[in-house]
Parts: sequence; C-alpha cells; structure tokens
Amino acid sequence: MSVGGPTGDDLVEMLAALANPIRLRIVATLAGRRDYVSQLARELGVSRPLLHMHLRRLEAAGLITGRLELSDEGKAMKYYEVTDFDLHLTASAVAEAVQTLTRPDPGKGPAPKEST
Amino acid sequence: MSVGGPTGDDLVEMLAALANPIRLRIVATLAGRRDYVSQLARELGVSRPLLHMHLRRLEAAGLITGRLELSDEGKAMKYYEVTDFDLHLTASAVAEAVQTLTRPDPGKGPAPKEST
DNA sequence: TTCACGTGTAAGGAAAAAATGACACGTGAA
DNA sequence: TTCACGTGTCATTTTTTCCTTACACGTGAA
Repeated sequence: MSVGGPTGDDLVEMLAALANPIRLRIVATLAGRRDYVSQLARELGVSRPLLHMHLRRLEAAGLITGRLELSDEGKAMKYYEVTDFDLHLTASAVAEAVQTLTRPDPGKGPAPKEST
Repeated sequence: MSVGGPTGDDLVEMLAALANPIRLRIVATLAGRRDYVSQLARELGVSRPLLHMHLRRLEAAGLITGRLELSDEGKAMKYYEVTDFDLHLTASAVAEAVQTLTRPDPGKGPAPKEST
C-alpha cells in the first residue's frame, strides 16, 4: 500500500510549489488544457516574468512540464501541461516521508539548550 | 465523491503549513503519540519559541490540535496531537479547489499589459 | 529564596520568496 | 523599417518566513 510516495525532500518541494494561489491557479488552468506562456499570463492576469518564475518552480517540483514548439507562423511557443501527479497526504504518509528528509534544517546538533 | 475537500484558501494554508521540514517532522512525530511542547522541542532539537511558532501555524491550518492540561505536579502542559486529515491532491482536485480561492492575489485587474 | 521545568510572547535580524521593470533576441506582416 | 507577438533573463525592491534572544509568569521541591 501507500505508493511509497516521494522522498521527504521532494515532498517539501511539491508542497511548497503548490502552496501559492497563483501556482495553484496555474495548475488548475493547465488541468483543463495545455497552454503557452504568454496566453497563460493573459488568462491569469500576471506578468510574464512573474509567471515564468512560477512555472519554473512548478516544473522543478515535477508538477508540470513544458516544451518548446514551433507554431505555423514560425514562432517559438512554450507549451506547458500538468503531469498526472497524485499526492495522498495523511499523518502517517507524512511520517513515512519524513524518514527520507535530508534537510533536518536545524543545526543538527543535539539541541539548542537554553536554560542551562 | 471526492470529499469535497477544503476551500482554495484553506488548501493553500494547509499546503503552506506542510511545506516545511520542521513542521513536517512535527506532524510525523505527533502521528505516533501526542506530546507536550517542551518535550517535543527537545526531541526535534529546536528552540521552544521556534517550535511554538510552527505549532501555531500547523494548528491554524487544522492539521494539529493542542489543549492545556494540568499534570499531577500541577504544571500546565500543552499537549498536541494530529487531526486525521486526509488530503488527496491531483490536478483535478486542485482545479476544483481553485474555484473557491478568494485570494487571486494579483491586482485582480484584467492584466498588467506590458507591451501595449 | 532559589532552582528546575512548564507555559507564553515580543523585538529584531537574517534569509528566502514574490513581484516589478527594463532589457535582449527572433519572426512574420504591414 | 517598424510593429505585434513570441521567447527569455537580469537587477532590484518589496514582502514573508524563519529564527534567535530576551523576557514574563506559574508551580513544586530543595
């Protein structure tokens, strides 16, 4: 059971990628049909540079993929589409993923001991 | 079916709450047994003020709950435990949640139009 | 009283994320 | 050539998070 899921680090990256209104809307939009950057920017009402950053983040997390294509008019269009990710989050799933966390991120020392 | 899931805003909050190594480890730890703040801080190797902040964030997202109890020695102990949340994330689930997003967060105007 | 251990919060700085604006480059059509 | 539309990046500012330090309060035991 439990698809084994992503590693702890990957999970954090995916969650961080989804934990943003704009990126959530990007995923939602691409869930219906693939789209190219400029068009997507217009539909979402965000600037291209900003959209570009969000797209990179989503793609880095493996939630969307983009590829450059040439339109009939010879223009380079970058089309993005969603990958069919499937994250099932429960406390136990999190517990499992945490075992593969390589960024404990605190100083890794025993503890910051404060009162001694 | 599809539990109907949380609203878009709630989803963003939950995702943001989970998108952090420390908070993920908190959830993982509490998935096994409930625990009180100071003890949890020692186990995770983080300072109490820091843990406190993370706990608040998790509780605000509805992923954990805490209640103050009096120990036999009369000390006030705040015990936290995980709620049995169950988030199923797919592109279509995101698309559904986005419909209830109240923080489009961009200026809400049509678009920043840049070249015209 | 003092110490150990529990609770909590407020102030301030460092670091990361989000957002904007100004660029540069390429192509087809007027 | 110039315009419209596509691609991309870099530099900078604004905003959020994250984290530490320091403090305050309460109780039981030495």
